[in-house]
Amino acid sequence: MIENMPDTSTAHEVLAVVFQVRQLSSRNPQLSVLLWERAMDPQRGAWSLPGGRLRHDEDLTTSVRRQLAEKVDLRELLHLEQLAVFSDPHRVPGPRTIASTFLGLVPSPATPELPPDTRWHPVAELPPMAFDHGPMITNAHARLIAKLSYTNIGFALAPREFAVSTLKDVYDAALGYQVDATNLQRVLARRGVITPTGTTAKSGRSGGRPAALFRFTEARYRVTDEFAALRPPT
Amino acid sequence: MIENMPDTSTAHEVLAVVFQVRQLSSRNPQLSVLLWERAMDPQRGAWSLPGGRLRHDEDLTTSVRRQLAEKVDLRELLHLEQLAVFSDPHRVPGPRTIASTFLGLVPSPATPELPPDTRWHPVAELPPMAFDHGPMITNAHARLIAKLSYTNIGFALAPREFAVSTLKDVYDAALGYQVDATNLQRVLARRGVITPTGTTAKSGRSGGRPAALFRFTEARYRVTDEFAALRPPT
DNA sequence: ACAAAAGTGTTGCAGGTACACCCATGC
DNA sequence: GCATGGGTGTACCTGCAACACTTTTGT
Repeated sequence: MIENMPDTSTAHEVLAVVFQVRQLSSRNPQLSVLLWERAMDPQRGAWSLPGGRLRHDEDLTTSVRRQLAEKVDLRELLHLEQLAVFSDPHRVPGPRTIASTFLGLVPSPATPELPPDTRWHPVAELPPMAFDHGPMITNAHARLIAKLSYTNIGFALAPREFAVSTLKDVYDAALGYQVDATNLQRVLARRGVITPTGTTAKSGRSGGRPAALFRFTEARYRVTDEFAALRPPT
Repeated sequence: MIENMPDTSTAHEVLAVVFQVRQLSSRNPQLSVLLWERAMDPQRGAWSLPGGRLRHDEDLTTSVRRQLAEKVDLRELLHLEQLAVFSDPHRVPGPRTIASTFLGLVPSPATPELPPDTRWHPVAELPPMAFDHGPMITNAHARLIAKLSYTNIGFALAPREFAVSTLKDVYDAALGYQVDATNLQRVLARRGVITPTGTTAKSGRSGGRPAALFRFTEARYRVTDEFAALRPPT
């Protein structure tokens, strides 16, 4: 039995995939992820997810929030949820480190101050990624896409008040394909996910009917469309 | 800065919520979970999920498989997936231990040999549970219910060949409510999840038309019904 | 008036539920 | 024959997609 052999230390880190839909220079808004550039080896110059060592007196969620607040001064997270654990013994050089990943969402107009080595990158054009951070982003993106269709998670990406066309831009960017604004409105309204505020926006530079403004009914994550099939009897 | 203070050791354990639909004494089949009774303090007499310490040279999935095989002699797992991590610093007494939980599924007729301290318990009537293992089961059950409706995950609970009425019993037990056998057949057939074998079962003791036999088309986990709404354009 | 943007109405389809009805077997 | 369990057909309902059409604004 070698069960009781001394545990060569196993560290535990948390890593956050933080998304925001961001407008870059004139192009369409892009789903972007927060990354920082490594200044030292290993993998100097590659880009990393924010995060770090778990302290012995905090749980994972507390740790993510702390690290994002400390290192990136990011506090407007409207959604944070656990994703997969990456546990390959050789996923990083040096002492063994298990990584718990998180999905974080920041609403659209907020633009927190960032340290100089930190930047938002469109997920469609990622820079060279450190270690296994690339697959982590892929995983988080897939989860986001899935949840946009059966939960109200959009509230964490959209502005507090918005025209339907603005919301469409957010969904387009996050999903990676175009949704029909008409149907988006109806689907979300039918489910009670969005509510009209009663007010309207001013019409744009080139005319057009002024848009009614909406907001998400609830500012908390909720599953709105639980069963695709095999529903419980009514 | 106390960042570099020596890391008071943090252990990492894996815990498996293993489900099987089991027929107990004459009642309807019940969704059951595999538990072992603690013979020593802490929490002596309470029931625990199978699992244990992660070794420094294995990843989480390998660890779960090893521990289930070693301690419980359980090798017929047809499905195994990662669930949530439980990381409260005080979730167990003694040195801090982070728990990664897994969902495991065993098909219906298989009845592996079990050590004497280990037993299947219906999830509807759980015994006193150790630590935070109760919520872990709740979490796993919720995940199972959700995935039964939009994936082919039933293959990991059902017999290799079965009549639709048998499959209905499995789904009833796992979901916790009655599904209509007619519609279950149609939903799964339309999606190509089940295929008729061509053979039929013998009719029961009290007569009745003999049932056609089916099997799951694929013996691998697959999402069959990804989007509830906001589908990508065809 | 005309273009642009927003909003409404309508049609069609896909998938699911409920339930009545028909079929094959044991007794 | 009849009871029992299995299978099929059908009618209905809900929710979503697609797209034409109407409304309201700026110029």
